[in-house]
This record gives sequence, C-alpha cells and structure tokens, in this order.
Amino acid sequence: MEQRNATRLRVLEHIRTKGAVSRIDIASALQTSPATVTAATADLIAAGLIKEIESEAISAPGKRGRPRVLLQLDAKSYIVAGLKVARQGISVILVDFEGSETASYKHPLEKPRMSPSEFVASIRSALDETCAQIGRSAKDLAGVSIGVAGLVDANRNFVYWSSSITERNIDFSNLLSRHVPCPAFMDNDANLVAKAEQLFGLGKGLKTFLVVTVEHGVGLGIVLDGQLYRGKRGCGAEFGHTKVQLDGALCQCGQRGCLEAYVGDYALIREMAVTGQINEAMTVADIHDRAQSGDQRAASVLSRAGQIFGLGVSNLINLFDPECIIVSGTQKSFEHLCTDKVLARIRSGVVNVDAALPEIKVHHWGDLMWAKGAAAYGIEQVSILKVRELIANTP
Amino acid sequence: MEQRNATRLRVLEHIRTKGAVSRIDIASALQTSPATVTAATADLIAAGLIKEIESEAISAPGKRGRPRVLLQLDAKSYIVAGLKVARQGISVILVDFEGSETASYKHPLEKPRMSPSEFVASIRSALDETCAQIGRSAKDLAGVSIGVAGLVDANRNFVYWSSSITERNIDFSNLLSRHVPCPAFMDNDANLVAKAEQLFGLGKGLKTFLVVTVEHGVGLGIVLDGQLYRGKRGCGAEFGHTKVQLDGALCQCGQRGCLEAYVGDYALIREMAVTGQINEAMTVADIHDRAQSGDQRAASVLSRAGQIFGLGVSNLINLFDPECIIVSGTQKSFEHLCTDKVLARIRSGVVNVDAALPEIKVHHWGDLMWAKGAAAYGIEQVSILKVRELIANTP
DNA sequence: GGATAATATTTTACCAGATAAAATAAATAT
DNA sequence: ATATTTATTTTATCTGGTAAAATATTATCC
Repeated sequence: MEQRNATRLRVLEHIRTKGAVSRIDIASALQTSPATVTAATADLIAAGLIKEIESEAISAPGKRGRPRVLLQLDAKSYIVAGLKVARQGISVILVDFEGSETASYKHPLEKPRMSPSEFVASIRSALDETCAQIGRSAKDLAGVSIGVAGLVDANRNFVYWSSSITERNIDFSNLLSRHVPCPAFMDNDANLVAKAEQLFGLGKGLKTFLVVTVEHGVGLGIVLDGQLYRGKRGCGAEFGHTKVQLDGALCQCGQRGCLEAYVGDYALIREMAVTGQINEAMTVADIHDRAQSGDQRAASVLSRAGQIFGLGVSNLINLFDPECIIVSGTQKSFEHLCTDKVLARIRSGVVNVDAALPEIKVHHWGDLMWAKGAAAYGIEQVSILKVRELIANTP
Repeated sequence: MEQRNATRLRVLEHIRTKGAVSRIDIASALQTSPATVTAATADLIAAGLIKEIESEAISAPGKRGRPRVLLQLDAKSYIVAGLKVARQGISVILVDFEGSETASYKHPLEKPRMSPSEFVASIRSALDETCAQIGRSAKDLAGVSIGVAGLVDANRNFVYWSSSITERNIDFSNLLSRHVPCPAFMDNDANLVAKAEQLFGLGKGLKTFLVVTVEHGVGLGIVLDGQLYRGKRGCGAEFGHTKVQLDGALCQCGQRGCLEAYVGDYALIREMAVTGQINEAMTVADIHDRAQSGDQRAASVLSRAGQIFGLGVSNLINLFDPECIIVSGTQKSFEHLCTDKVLARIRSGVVNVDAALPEIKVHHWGDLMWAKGAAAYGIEQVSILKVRELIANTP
C-alpha cells in the first residue's frame, strides 16, 4: 500500500509540475506503463485532486489517432491556508489547489513574542478573519501550514526555538489539533520558501537545488533528490549562522562571525549607524537609495555584504554541488547580492571544475513570499493526506 | 527485479554491519517477513556472499525452541583490491570479503603526476606486484577500487581533475576495462574513507554522518540516509576548499581563504617557515614535537589551525545537522584538531538547540587508511555486481 | 523417556501492485 | 465507408512479498 501511495503521489507531482499533461506522457516521463497511469489517475480524479480538461480535440492538426486527454490539477477542489508569523504580524494567504491566491490578510500582533497558547490563538483568529473574507470558515480548509523563523522539526510540529515564541522546545501537535479545525503543519520559513520554489517557482522540475532567502536574516532550504533535507534533529540548513569570520561581527543569535551578521538587514543598518547618518527607521531600501545617489559609505556597506554573501554561496556550491541555487526575497532590497561583483566572488570561491557552475537564479517575490511558501507546503501535505485517505477507503 | 535486488542488498548490508545475525533478527530489524529473509539469504548463500556459521547449538542456555542459525559474510569468497594513488606512491591492499587484510604493498612512483595511460599502467603493475605476494593474479580479483585526490564523478569513472594526473577531464572507463582484468571503480579518496567508516568503522549502522579526512589536504565524505552524497556533477563535498576568510591565505588550488590553506599539512609547514626555523623536510609530527617541548610559535601554529578547523566543522553541523562527525586521519598527526579548545570552538559556532550536539568521533587509522577506504568501496561495488548477476541468472 | 511447549525456519497459498498484450475508443486519411 | 493511427482501458499475467501452515530443533515437564 505504501508503494501504491508513492506511485499516486509521483503522478500527482508530475501533473503539478507540467501543468497539463496526457496519460501517455506521464507514463513515458515516469518510466511506467500506461495501465498504471490509468489506474493512478482514476484514483486521483476520484479524490478530487485532478481532473480532465474539458476542451476536447486538442489533437494536433494533421495528426491521426485518438487525441490525448490532458489532465490538470483540480484547482477548485481544496482551499489551503499558508501563514507566516513575523514580528510585525501574521501574513495569511488562502490559495486554491493550484496555488492561486483567493484571499490574503495581514493580522496585526500586539507583541512580537508570544506564549505557545497565545501563538496558536493568534493563528486561529488570523485564520478566521481571512476565511471570513470569502464567506468561509476555517473548517472548510483542507489544511493550514504555518511558517516561523527559528528551529523547527517539521515532522513532529516541534519548535526548538523561534523568535516569535517565548518558550523553547514546544510540541505544537496537541495545541494545533485542539484549536485549529483542520490539519495543521509547521516548518521553518526558509524550508517553506524552498517548497514554494519547488512546486510553483524556479525549482519546478529540479531534483537537487538550494534556496537562499534574504530578508531580516538569511535562510536556506535544501532540496536533495526532490526532498527537503532537514538533518537528523530537524535543524539543519542554518546557512545564516555559518561562520565566515573567526570571532567576527556579533549576530542576533549571540554568536560571532555568522554570515547573517554581515548580510542580514539589521547588519546593514548597524553598519550605517556607525557612520552616524542614521534616522529612526532606516531600511535597506533607504541604504540602496543613498548608494544610488552617490553615498560612498552606503555603497561600501552594500558591497561588503555582497562579498560576504558571495563567499557563503561559493561554500554552499563547494559542499552541495547543486543543480541550481535560487536566491529568493520579498522586495527589490537584495539587489546588492546579485551584482556581477558578487557573481565574480562566487566564481572565485568555487573549486574549479570544467563543468558549468550551477545556475544562480534570482526570484523577487512580492510581500507574500513567506505565506505563499507556507501554502505550498500545505498543498503538498494535503495531497499526501488525501491520497492516503483514498487508499485507506479502497477495499 | 530492481526491488528484489534492493532487498538482497539490504539483507547483505545488515549482515555486514551486525557481523553475525540470525534470519529472525534480520526480519525484525528490516521490518520484513521471515519468508522474505529465507528467500534472500538463500540467494546470497548461492552467490557465495554469505554463509551459515558452522558451530551448531548457539542456543542460549535455558532457552527452549529451535536455536537460531547465525549468518555471516563469507570472508573467503572474494578478494578485493583497494588502491590509493598519492604523490609518493601507490598503496595497495588486498582484503577478503569481510575487509580483513590479506596483503599490502607500496608501489613507488617515478613521478607524482602521470598521463592517463601511465596512470593506469602504474595501477596495473602495482596490482600485479601485490597479487604475486599471495600467489594470485589480478584476474582472481573480484574488483579493484582506486582512490585519487581530486574531483571525480564516481558513477562514470570520470576524473575532472586530480593532482596525480597531468590531464583534465578524463573518462577512465575504457582505459580501465582494457588494462585491468577485473571490474574497476574510481572515486575521490575522501568519499572512500567515508565508505570505510560506514562499512567497517565508526559509521557502522549510522544513516547520516560526515567523515572529515585530515592529512596533506582536508577532505569530506557525506553520507545521507546511508548513501554517499556526491552532488549533481559529482564534485560536491569540497570541504577543504570552503572559504573561511575573505581573500585569506593562498591555497594549493590557487584560490584564497580555503580552510585547507589554514589546516592542511602544507599550511602548517608554511607557517613554520615564516618563523625561520625550518629545515628541509619538516613534517607536522615535528611541529607537534616542538610544541610539546615548549616552542610557543609551534604551539600557536597548531592552535590556529585547530580554531579554523573548529569553525569549519561548526559550519558543517549548521548545514547538515548530521548524527555524527568522524574525523579520520592516518597518523597521530592531527591531535591538535581534537583538543578541548577545538571542541569549544565547534560548540561556540553551532546554532544553539536544546538537543545534544552531533557526536564527534576521532579515528586514528594506520598508514593504509586510504587504501582500506578504496577496498571498502570495492567490496560494496562487488556486492552489487554479484547480486545483480545472481538475479540475472535466476530464470 | 516420551509428551508438551517453545522458538526458528521453510513451504505453501495468496495478495498487492505493476505490466504486456489485447481490446476498445476516437480521431484522420483514403 | 473503410483503413490507419494513436490513446486509453481492460484483462490476463508476472513479480515480489507475506500470512499462515508445516516442519525442524531444542528445552522442560511429568
């Protein structure tokens, strides 16, 4: 049964990445027989996960034979919520099964750090508020996925530590099942963005790639052979806290020399503060503006961040040798990390092989990147759930 | 058939890690049925890979029931050669199927860098020489495995670059099959040591661990979920060339700031040279001696290497979150990398989680570490080959 | 010392899941 | 209308694993 499950999911996954594809093409792409695909797609249709495209006669002009029937995700079948908890508030997005947004909402938070029960209560009310927008209730959701900054063991909804939560080592399974009326999943926010790149973004169809997220901190999601790699204790991929300098700059985490302490938003603002030219709420966008209008010090702050970032990325390539590295961020605020000089730094740090460097792709998401990431993970988890149910009910 | 293959190999692998184990125990350990184990072990016995232990009645005293029959590797069934090509010469070891040494030999090399055909010819004569010691010929070997320093794509015996070879990007498949009269495999030397740790060493039974090799350079083998991770192009795990300092010390590879340029043998000797107190052929052991007899400068050279090494290891833990890190070397010449201060540095660089730090194990091998590593890989590849043959011949 | 119980392994009958081959469906070309 | 081509479904098998029954081998109990 586990085997069958996996086959169904593989077919579903392939339909998702291809968008619309015929049974024959699935069979040849997955190196399996048409009979198996017929069986699998029949099940997936029964579960409401996919559907046949109505518009008949897609037969290529001048091509004989029975035309292929295209299959695609059944977008309207399920609604999934993605949440990202940040200090300013909770971003929520509702998406259909294809990942298209149907509603979004920003829930304010009184305090950036909450107890576990406050945390779950906030999630619940953010969820209710958003569902109300489309005249639905949280009960109607097929799943909810929650992204938090910090160290999370996603397999057991266990949070070692998060900047949003006052207590350490909390198992959220019970709290969530009590207070959220649908299946709920948690993970580290960078992992979720990696999931989004894999399902909908620049990682579509790739097997082995890394997603680096840049914003306040620097995060990493590792996808190896199509799977998110999480490490033994569920707390790997802490790229932002790899050390780039012995006893270097002080980081938020309390340690010294972390990459994040040179590249994260707060690090840049801290540097600008040293120059004395800082006002209350300076942002990285402001630093960009200054640099562009000729401020040498601002330019130098950005440039050094880029060099350190490039060093870090070259280390990732040296260790993982991935197909591709995707740099993802919400705004245009990380342009300084994608310059030719940064690329040169990366190149000069990667061990020299006569094979092309892994492609480095840049993805500028909008504000909802993190929430969309959570939604992507939610869609994947719901798929797994539905397939499991389906087979459990097949006698 | 592929599935059956995998089952056979899983059983064989379990027998190897346990040493001697009964069918029942295999079944429960691998979560499979006794019937399957009976079938698998029958096949493995037919292939000469395992055998039943003769000594009957191992029944525990006072325990009723039919006693278990223990199974173990059939040590005498196959001979495998492991080779390590270094600048001083080629180390060869012949092992039985359990990995026990039956002969070893050090083949001198006139020149440290050879053309591909010279390279293969040297391997052949080193092999012949060693086999002669036990009155055998290279034809009698079940497989030969060759380790080289450099960038190797093991899946296709392709060497991007190696310090032992004058040309780049050589596909050795044809050369090897023409000049070596038995199946031959190549890989990066650090990967091979990781294989040895997995099959015979401190990684026995572990799923996810890293092996750091220290000697002239610094190497890394990555084992994830029981498999060697090699990256997309087959050239990942270049730990020695991850950068620990922006525009830092010059490395053999021509780049700056590589970890190896602070930790490798040549880096220490270079540092000592700066102090002016160097003779022709100083070794790391000499530096240790001096440090122990109170030479502050020698102590400081070793201490800095340790700190940089610790920084690198903490980065590995932050990225991979493995079960365990094994530091492997040939001599006692890396004691300075295993001190309490180094451990403290590692600890101070790993992101703080309330879960135990991955265990850090130190493995002092003898001189033949690299060759034994190659042999381990050879044994694994021969196992795969034999199982494949077996099933191909089962009608 | 034979009956009984306990435990390991093998055998047998069967099940699950994938597939080859045949059948069917749906189009174009003649 | 008929033949041809291609896609999908159905059916009969094949593969690999497993539950249950059978068998093997021991200890323990009268």
